[in-house]
Amino acid sequence: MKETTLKEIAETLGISITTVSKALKSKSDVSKKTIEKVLALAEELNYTPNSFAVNLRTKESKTIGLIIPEIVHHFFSNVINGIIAEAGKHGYLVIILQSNESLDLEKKQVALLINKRVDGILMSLSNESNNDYHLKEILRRSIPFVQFDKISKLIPSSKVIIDDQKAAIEAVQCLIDSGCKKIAHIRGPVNPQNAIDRFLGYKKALEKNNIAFNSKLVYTCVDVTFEEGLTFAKQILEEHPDVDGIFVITDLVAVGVLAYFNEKKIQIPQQISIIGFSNWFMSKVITPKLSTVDQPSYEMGVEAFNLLLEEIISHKKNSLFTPRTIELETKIILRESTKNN
Amino acid sequence: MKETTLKEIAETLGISITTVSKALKSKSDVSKKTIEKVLALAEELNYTPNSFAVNLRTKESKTIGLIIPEIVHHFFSNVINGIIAEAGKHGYLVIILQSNESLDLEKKQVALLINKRVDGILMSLSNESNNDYHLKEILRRSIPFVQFDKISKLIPSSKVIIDDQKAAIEAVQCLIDSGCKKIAHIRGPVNPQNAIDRFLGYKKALEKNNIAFNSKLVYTCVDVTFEEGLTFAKQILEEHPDVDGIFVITDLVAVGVLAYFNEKKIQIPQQISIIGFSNWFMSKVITPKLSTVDQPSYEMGVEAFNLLLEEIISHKKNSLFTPRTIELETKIILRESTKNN
DNA sequence: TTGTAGGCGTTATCAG
DNA sequence: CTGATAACGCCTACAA
Repeated sequence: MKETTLKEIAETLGISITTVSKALKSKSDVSKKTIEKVLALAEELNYTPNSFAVNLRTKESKTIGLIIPEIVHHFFSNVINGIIAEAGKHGYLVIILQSNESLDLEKKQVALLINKRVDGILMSLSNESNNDYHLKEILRRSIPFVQFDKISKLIPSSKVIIDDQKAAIEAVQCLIDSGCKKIAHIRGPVNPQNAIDRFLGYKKALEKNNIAFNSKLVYTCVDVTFEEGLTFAKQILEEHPDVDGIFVITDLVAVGVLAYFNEKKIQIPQQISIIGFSNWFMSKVITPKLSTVDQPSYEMGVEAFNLLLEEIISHKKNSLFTPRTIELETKIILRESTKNN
Repeated sequence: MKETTLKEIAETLGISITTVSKALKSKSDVSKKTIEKVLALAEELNYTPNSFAVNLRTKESKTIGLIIPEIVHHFFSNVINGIIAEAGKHGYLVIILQSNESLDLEKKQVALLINKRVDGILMSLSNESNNDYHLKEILRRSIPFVQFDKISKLIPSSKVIIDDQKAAIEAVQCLIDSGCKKIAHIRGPVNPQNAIDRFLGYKKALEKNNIAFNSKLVYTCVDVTFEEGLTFAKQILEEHPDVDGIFVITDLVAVGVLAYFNEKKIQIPQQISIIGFSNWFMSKVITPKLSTVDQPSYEMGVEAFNLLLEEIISHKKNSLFTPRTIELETKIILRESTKNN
C-alpha cells in the first residue's frame, strides 16, 4: 500500500505543497475554503504525516528510551507502567531496554539509544554499574537524562529516589521495638547505592539502640533471588540459631527466607521476625503475610518522566537546565511476619 | 552539542560526501587508504549516522511496536522479555504500549504505531476486543503483524498460541483422575478466545468422563484479579459446599481462591483440589504450592518476534507472505493443591 | 492568501 | 576508485 503524501494531496487539489502543509495545521494564513478541502481529502486518503520526515525536520522523535535492569520484576514493571502512562499523556512513546544487571549490556543499550537519537533517556542502573563513562557520554551529548531508583550519586542528572537509609532505619527499628535482640541483615550486592544505603540504615538503627553491630550477621546477595533467600535462611539458622529478626534487602529474597522457615516449621514471627522491602504483590499473598517497606513504584515512573519532560522542553529552548532530585515517601507495612501489630 | 555529519567529515578530509558514506560502510569500491582516513576521523569525531535521515531514506526504522493488555503481569512481562531479547539480537528496538484491557485504548495505540511507521506490530488483544476494524487497518496498510496469546481467529495474520482447549482438558482430567466428582470452573471474561477455549476444554473433559455439565458451577471473571478469586471461592463454598475441585482460568485468581480457603481452614487438596493456569512465579511460593499449567512465555515472545521478522523481511522484498501459526506446548505442573502426585 | 526555494542528513544511481 | 546529483517527505523563511 502506498502512503499518501503532501505532494499527492497538493497535486490532486491543484495547489502547492506549502499550502497543504499549512492547511493541515489550520494555520491562520490559509483560507477557510482551502482548509476544508484539504482536510476532507486528507481524511479521505487516510493521510498521516510521515514521521520519519517530520523527525528529520524537527530533530525530535517524541520517543524516549528507558533502560532498566529487569522487566520481570514487580517493582520495575510498575515503574514502567507509570512511565508509559505519563509519557502517553504527553504524546511520547517509550523504547524499553534491559541491562540484565550487566554493565556491559547497559553500555550497549546506552549507545543504542544515543544512536537512535531518542529525545531523552530514563535509567535505573544495573547492580554491576560501578563506572559511569557511558552516563557521562549521555551528559556530554546533552541528552536529557533522568536516573531513578538505582542511581549514581556522582552523575549530575535529575533523579527520583527514596530515602533508603531512613526507610531501612525505620524497618529495623520495627524489629527492635517488637523485641528482637539479634538482628541479621540480608543485604543487596556491593555496588548499588540503594543496597549500600539500606545496609547503612541497618547499622545506624542498631547503633541508635545500643546494639553492637556484628558483620557476621550480614549476608550479601549476588543475584537477589528467591533462591538466595532459601540459602541464607538456612545459613543463618545454622550459624546463628539465636537470631530473632531479619531485615531483608527486598521482598523476593524475603519470601525465600519465609519459604525456608515454613518448611523447617520455624515459628514466624514468634521465633524469628522478618521484614522485607518494596511491597511486592506476592508479599500479601503468602503465609504468613510479609511485613515490608512500601516503595512507590508507579509514582516513581510518573515523576521520572515528568522530570525528563521538563528537561526535554528546556533543552529544546536551549535554555539551561538545573537537575532536580525528587525524593518519594516510603511507608512501613506491618503484616504477619513481625510481632508489632 | 552539535552532531557530526557526513558533510563535516567530507569537508575536513577534502573529499565528497558520497565517498565518506561508502567508506563508512567499507564498500569495496573505495580505496583502503580513504576508508582508513574516514574511519579514523569518524571515530575521533564520535560520528553516528543520523537515524532520522536514515529512516527517511530507507523507509524503515528498525523499530517495532508491541501492544499488550498489561505490563504488570507475570506472564506478559516474561513475553516482553523474550520479545526484547530476540529483537535486540536482530538489531530491532521495541516500543511498548498498554491497552489496559480497553478496546478504545487499544485502537488508539494501534493508530499511534501506524503513525509512527514502525516496521511491524506485535499484539495480544485486550479482553474487551470484540471488534477488529483496527486490526484490519493494520493489514490494509500491509504492516507486518503478529498476534500472540489473546488473538482474533478471524484476522488472517501470523499467530503464536497454545492449545488452550487441550491444556484445559488435561488440567480438568487431572482433577478427575485424582478423584474429584464435582468440579467448578472459574473462567475468564466472555470475549477472549483463550477464556472461551479453556471453558470449552473444561466442558469437554467433563463430557469425556460422563460428568454432567452444570452451568451453575461456572463463575465468570470480569477483571481477572486476586480479589475475584477471593470472592468466587466464598461464593462456591456457600452455593456448592460439595464442590471438590476447581479449575481456575489463571494463577492470579487461583491464588485468591487459595488465600480464601486458607483463611477458612479448608483442607487443600483433601477437601477441595485446585488447579490454575500459567505457572506464575508466585504459584510455587505460596502454601500450599499451586498445581498449574505451565505456559511458555519467554519462548512465546521469541517466536512472535521471529515470525514478525520473517514477515518484515518478506515485506521489504515485496514478496508475498503467507501467515503462519505456531503452537507452543503446555505442561501440567502438579504441586500441592491437587492430590495426584 | 498562496507559492517558491532551500534544506534536514542520508543513500542510490550513474557518469567520470 | 571518486563524485555530482537527485531523491526521501516535510517544514519554513521569504517572495509574490
